Amino acid sequence: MPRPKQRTPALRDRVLRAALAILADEGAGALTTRKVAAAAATSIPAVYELFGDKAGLVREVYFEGFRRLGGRFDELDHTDDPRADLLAVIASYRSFVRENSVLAGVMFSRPFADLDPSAKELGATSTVRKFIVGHVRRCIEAGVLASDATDVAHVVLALAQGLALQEAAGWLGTSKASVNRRWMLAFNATLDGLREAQPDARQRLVRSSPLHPCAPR
Amino acid sequence: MPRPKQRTPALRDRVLRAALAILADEGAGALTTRKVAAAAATSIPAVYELFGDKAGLVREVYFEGFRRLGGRFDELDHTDDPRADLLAVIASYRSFVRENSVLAGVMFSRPFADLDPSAKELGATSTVRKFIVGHVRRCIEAGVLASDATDVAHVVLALAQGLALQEAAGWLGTSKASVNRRWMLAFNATLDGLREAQPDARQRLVRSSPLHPCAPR
DNA sequence: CTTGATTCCGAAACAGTGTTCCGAATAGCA
DNA sequence: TGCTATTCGGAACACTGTTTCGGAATCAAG
Repeated sequence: MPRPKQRTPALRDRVLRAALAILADEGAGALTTRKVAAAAATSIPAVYELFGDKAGLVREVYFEGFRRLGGRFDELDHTDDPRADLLAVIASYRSFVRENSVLAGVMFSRPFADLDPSAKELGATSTVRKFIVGHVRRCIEAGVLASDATDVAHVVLALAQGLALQEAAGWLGTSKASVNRRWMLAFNATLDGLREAQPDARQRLVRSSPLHPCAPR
Repeated sequence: MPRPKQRTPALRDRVLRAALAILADEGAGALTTRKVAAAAATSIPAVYELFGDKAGLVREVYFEGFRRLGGRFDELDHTDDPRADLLAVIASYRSFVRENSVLAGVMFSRPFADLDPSAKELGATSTVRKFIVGHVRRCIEAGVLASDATDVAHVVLALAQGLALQEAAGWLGTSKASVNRRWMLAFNATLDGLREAQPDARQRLVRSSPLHPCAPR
């Protein structure tokens, strides 16, 4: 029987797409090499030829996830309100996590113990971080936020990640209203608190609480 | 040969302890039933007799993690500064995550796809949440924070979780100074922002950004 | 068109998991 | 002392990741 397609053109994409589909449809536990190969209408060794390893496949899924998230960010358009734009980015992040929950798990809370993120993997996340840093910088230039842009961006991203994690785990409550209320409360409070530069942050903290280097165990 | 110990007294504890040790020493990927049984100096079926399932074993590890975290919280003593006390709780949480990183991963970012948290599992986390709610309530009564205590507690916990996740992933930077700076910045800003009740949170957000029910995909 | 080398896929084989079955040894009780 | 019930141990299954090898399809040359 004739080979259905060409030699090795879009096979890699087909396998990657199949892996993402299985991940989204059946969860992380169902992502086996056999299933991926079957879904991509190819064989197991082909997967190994293309990705070397299952960890390699997962790594590519990881990259693809950040590409897709970055693609969503690029679709957002700017207005003249930097704070609203920043919140729109957060909302986009939130909806991405909601709609691709398993993929987000791979990206942010590594359900695969065999994925050992190296510098290269961390680099993939830098575009997302840089995007947020850019929006934060706009806010700072507009006087809506203060302090260092990178620091603030990390805080914002951490808050978004933590909230997304809690939402996915069902810890933020069952009703949509309470979940939304807590998202709003969190970002409004944090952005309000960041309106002015933290004046004596180091002093205040060292004085008032042990959030410094290594608290005694 | 005589059996070394009694029949079934501390065997369950021994197995659980062995699982925790393997988890801490060799990572989540090394937590196999065979290894646990060998480390506990028992047999594989004994593990299944005691926990029914590997998921059951992991679930007990999960519970034990929250028990230990709660134990740390109980060791903290109150001062007359509610805000400092709340920050001390956060610092304790942070050090717990740092010192038990793999266990924290099991508790908060489920690396085990086969652990399907039901209401019972969620209940185990409620003591931790209630503890934080209590501290937040003290802050509210002292006028240091405003708004609803439960809402604020969720925000605080989400922020702590997000920061811990980013710290564990190495996203907060490599130098201790920058990591600490970002923790301090985050909590100072958020707590400052929560000093007064968010006056028109709903209105402001609905007006200024799409952080509400379901943003269009 | 035939033929050959090359490249790739497919089935089967290995090691290591989670899980279970059955025999055997032990503890408690009469 | 003997019985019984319970629990532990070794060995067996099904399924995973991973590799190896044989064969088929592809392209180029004669």
